Amino acid sequence: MPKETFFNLPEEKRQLICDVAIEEFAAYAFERGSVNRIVAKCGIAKGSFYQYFEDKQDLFLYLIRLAGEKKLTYISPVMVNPDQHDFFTLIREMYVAGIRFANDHPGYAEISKRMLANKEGSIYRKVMVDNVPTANAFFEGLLESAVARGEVRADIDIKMTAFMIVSLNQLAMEYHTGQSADVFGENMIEMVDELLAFLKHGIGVRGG
Amino acid sequence: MPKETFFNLPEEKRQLICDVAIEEFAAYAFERGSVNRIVAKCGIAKGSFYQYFEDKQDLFLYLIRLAGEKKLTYISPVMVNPDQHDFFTLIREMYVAGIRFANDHPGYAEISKRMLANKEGSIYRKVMVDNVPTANAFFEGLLESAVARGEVRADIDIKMTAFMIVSLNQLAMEYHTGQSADVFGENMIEMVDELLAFLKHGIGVRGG
DNA sequence: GGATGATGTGACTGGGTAGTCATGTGACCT
DNA sequence: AGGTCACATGACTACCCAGTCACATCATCC
Repeated sequence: MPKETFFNLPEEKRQLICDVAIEEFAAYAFERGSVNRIVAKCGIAKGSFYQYFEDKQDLFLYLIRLAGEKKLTYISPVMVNPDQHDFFTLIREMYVAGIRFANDHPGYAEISKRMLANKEGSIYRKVMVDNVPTANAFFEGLLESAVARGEVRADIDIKMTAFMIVSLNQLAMEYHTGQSADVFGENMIEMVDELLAFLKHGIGVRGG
Repeated sequence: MPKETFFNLPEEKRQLICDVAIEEFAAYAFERGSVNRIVAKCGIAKGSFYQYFEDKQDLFLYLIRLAGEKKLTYISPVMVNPDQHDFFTLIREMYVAGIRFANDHPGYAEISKRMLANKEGSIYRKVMVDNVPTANAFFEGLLESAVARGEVRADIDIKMTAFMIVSLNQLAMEYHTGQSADVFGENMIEMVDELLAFLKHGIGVRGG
């Protein structure tokens, strides 16, 4: 967490620091992102930086936290009545909400993406330790309900499936950005539907 | 490619360098792996290193190349008569061959895994540029045959599915190493079967 | 106006890195 | 013996970084 000093700053300055930092980490990812460059771009002294934040990681984790909170505002509305919808439509809505978030906040989306893309990085674990158990528990709950309602096969490995659902989303994003350079847009929704068909039916022929 | 000097070295010394380098990159990945440490462990001078290799990347790419060649010896036998087997058994055999490779050559497996785990790294792209088109083309071919034979749904997106098949393998590895710390072993095969069921049927109930 | 405490500053430290280069060594050939 | 060529060496360069610290500035309150 940033120090009190940071929160005492005028909002304008705080925002500037966040904006510049997001730009930096979006361009270079955490490991290669440079505090020197950030303070230079902000026009503040390096010493000041270390009066706002414990260290580089402190700043980054704060930004990731903000990103998470922002993303949650997109996803929560979908999840208000999870039992009113079919499991697969629910997952679809979640994926779509994620895309809308990335559309509206490309900076946050980018730093999150790059953080997730480097599983080697020191930061990856730290973020995952906090978030993965929560996310997994959530999806495991959804899956259990879905199994109970007969929407999902009862013989699946719930833990593994939850892991797959979380990972497939990111995988799809990667595939998309690898294939077409176009931003998150219309044909991304098409891909989500393709992905859901895959999730639901697999690729084998029916009755095979 | 290493310089001629390297290949003129007595095999013993070459092997030592490779072994030490694999150990280094297995422990620290490419980006954080240190030439200083490698030469120290080998007991050779730093200048010598640069008479064997253009640079750190040169060494690493050479090791990755060796890893690829070794792995191919596990996979090729499976693929001699691709049309004699069902598509899903073929994929299964490939996954299993990959596990056997990792079992027999944990060092190579580890440096490959860590290289793939850091999509941010400078090295990732360089390796992928060479290998991905080949791998994708290969799987796309397999998928087309499978569709023609009626083993796989005709309405899938072939490119995306090829991408998924390649990625899912790695994802499964990650899940496995995340769940149980045990090495590649028996229950890894079980997981492959789980994965294949997922690939074939999805998780939706039949006729849903 | 003087004191106090919070905030701003940037030169500096210590550490690590990849890669270089002038010099040394030793084997083999003439 | 002298020359040549391949290989060996490690101190050195140039770079970049995160984080520190002694000092300056400024506002607020007494």
